[in-house]
Amino acid sequence: MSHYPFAEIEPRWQRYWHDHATFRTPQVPGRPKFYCLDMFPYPSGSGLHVGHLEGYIATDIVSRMKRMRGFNVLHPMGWDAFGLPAEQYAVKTGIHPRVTTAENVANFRRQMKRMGLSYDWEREVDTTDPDYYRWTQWIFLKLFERGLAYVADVPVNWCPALGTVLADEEIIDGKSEVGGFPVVRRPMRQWVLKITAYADRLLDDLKLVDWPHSTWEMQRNWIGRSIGAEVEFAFERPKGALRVFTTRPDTLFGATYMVLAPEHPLVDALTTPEHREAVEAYRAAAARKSDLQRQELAKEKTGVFTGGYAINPVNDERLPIWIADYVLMTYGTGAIMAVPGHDQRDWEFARAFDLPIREVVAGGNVAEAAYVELERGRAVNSTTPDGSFSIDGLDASEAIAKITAWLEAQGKGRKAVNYKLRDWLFARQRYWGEPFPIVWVDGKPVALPEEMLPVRLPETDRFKPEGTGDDPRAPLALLEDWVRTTDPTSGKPALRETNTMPQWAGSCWYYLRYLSPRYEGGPVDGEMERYWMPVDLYVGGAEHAVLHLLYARFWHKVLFDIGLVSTPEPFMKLVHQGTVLGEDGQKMSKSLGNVVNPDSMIDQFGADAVRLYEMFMGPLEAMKPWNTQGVEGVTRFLDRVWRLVVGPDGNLSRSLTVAEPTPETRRLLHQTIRKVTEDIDALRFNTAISQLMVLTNELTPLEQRPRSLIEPFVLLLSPFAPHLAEELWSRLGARQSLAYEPWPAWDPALVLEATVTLAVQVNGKLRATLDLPRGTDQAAAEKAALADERVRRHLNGGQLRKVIFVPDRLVNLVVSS
RNA sequence: GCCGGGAUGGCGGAACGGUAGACGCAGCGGACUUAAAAUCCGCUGGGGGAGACCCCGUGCAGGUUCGAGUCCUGCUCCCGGCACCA
Repeated sequence: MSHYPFAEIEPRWQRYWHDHATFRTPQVPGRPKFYCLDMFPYPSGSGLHVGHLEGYIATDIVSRMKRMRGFNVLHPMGWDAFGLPAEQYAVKTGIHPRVTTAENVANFRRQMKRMGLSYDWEREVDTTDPDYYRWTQWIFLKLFERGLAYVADVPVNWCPALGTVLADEEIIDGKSEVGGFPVVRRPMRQWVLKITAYADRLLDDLKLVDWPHSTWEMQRNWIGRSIGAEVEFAFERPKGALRVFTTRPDTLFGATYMVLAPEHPLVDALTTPEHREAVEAYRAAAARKSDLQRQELAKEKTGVFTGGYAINPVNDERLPIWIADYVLMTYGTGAIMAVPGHDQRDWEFARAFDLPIREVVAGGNVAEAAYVELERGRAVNSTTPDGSFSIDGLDASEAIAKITAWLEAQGKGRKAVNYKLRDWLFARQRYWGEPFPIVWVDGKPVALPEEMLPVRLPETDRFKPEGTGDDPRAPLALLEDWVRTTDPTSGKPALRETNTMPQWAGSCWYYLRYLSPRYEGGPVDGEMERYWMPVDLYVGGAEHAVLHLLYARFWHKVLFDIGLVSTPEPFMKLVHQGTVLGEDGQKMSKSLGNVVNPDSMIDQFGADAVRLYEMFMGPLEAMKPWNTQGVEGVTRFLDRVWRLVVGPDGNLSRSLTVAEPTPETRRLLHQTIRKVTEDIDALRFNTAISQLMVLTNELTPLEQRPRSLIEPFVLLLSPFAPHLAEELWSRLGARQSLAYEPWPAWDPALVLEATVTLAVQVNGKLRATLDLPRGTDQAAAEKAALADERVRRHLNGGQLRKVIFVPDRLVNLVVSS
């Protein structure tokens, strides 16, 4: 192998960039800004892998090009460094998470610098730095002040193996996302953030952002807004009313029974003595089931009759009240009206327990299946007994509007909105997280004053939660000297909150800290915020589609409401890089032994080749397999580029000339400038690189290589292969980095070919191609086509019926045989 | 089950409704070399033909169009997400 000397060039230019602070964020007045953000990583012990790098290289290319096009570019990096792995490692080895984290961060930073990523390292942030989490705590206080952070006894997902609670989103198929341990539901006193108060805005403001359709849709579904009505069903014994939520109030006449969630508070009161035993048994069984078991058993509908009855407000029918675990306490009112004719689940339940099924929307056959079509179908059997009110004959939307208004007039119901989104469980029984700036005084949580921030994480060597599931004790709870304190406001004895914040906390606002990383007056300097926000391009993994991206939007909106930020949304354009698979086409994993290590790739081929290959593999957003031979391929390309400029003796190539290029070569250069520029803007890096290869293939055989071609070519290559480009640029005579050289411009007049190849079709099939001058008109093109013998053969003497002419592209001769 | 995305040579992938397979990998042939590596040149979707050329071809079945990988309808399979949310 005789490759160009990347092992010597790359470290040298990395040192140059560092020594000259080349990528310190410029804020030149009069220039447009561009905030180009990567999702910052959790610095794991295994180091950076090629999947992370795909996104980082993409944003680096965009950042480098934007700088050359005169933008003030902000391109920062940092560390989402609180998290469970370092803590679990500490439990095992006794090594403090701070030590492990510092080592891992150093390794990540080294790997990033080695890739030639052009971050402004002076803005690096670390969520575990007290100067950073001071402001995470400050934002929490704002949430607390506004009633958006509260303590509640809520059923939580308790993971005995991890000794902590988990958010719904951290559970996959009933097991913990981290470690795959079983999770059970149990009530516990917890900090909760009221994200539901922002549900409407989180949903509605999605229209302000340019995001991948799938992510956009996932957030919509996660928020899950449904509009319907709340209806009251009175019951006699004891006297009272049951409220239910339904999206189909038009089917109210079809209700044949009611169902409460087993945990519903009215179950006790409604159960008659003869049913009490069965009801209690069912409730006890439901309480014991984990979510996973409930899901697994979901196929079979189960439930028991309580003995109670409620009155249907539209027709005064007595409806039996059941309890069943297919009704969830956590959604709506925890109770439903069952309309088996028009709801799949109710239909199954009615079938299982032999309850009546009544058709109130015509169009299907309710004896065979629930008829749930909303679009078609007309209401039937939907008139009050006294005939005073009816929705018969109406379609669903009319019927819903009419009956909702009627219920409201009768005082029996009202329009209502419900969300799938739940409040965010915001506490973990862990050590390695942000402490809450809260003390407990007389059993009530009290905010510490802002001046006391940060509340520092106390030192310890006991990282493991202790106690039992009934009395869990977080690691901080074991530090009695730290826990016992005094409330600075009242002077009373106080106990510190011993939970810590979940990992998502720090990542909810890190993009703001980069704007003024050392600012002492608040999380962010307002002037900087107004200049740089919003983020123009945000690249990161699709696995954060609903977690990080929803939580960050929520915090951002709260910060917007308190006037700290000026934009309603933080991230304007979002792109997810695709997964990089192993060479075997499988997901990379240690157990399969197919993990590609970036360091060894750089050792073999250089950082520029790795950068280029990762972008050349395929579209940024696509999942694609790694192929080390492909890296060799792009290395050959870079070798050819090297030889365009550097001769065999290591000096500037003698083929370089100041002579004018041929018109054809100049045209190819301008076509390349256009394609590379447009492709980078559209994040189509693979086709941009392919065009650079085309130009190289054209230049390689030339004996005289005009500098007027080579110099812009080097600039076009520089965002992709910055070390090589800097080296060639300097050898071509430059005294300083090309990082701020003006990006080449193309001349539209020079892009066009003088001669075009016209496709000639007969009845839509290609029969010949003709080289004609650009702009040839239809008459001339037709004449040339008809003169071609290949064409005439296929005309076969038939009648010419029609000619389709697309200027400079094709002629299609339509003939009848 | 529902929602979103996808399917193009041996492989990764290109193609404003207008010459399918750019570019790269792998493979084959040639030049250079004592030889090999590296480099350079050429070929490389399938079938037929000595050749000029011809036929077939973008997951499957239809449709729209002068013309469909691209648009429409109905399927199959793969990937991601959600999953009793009333």
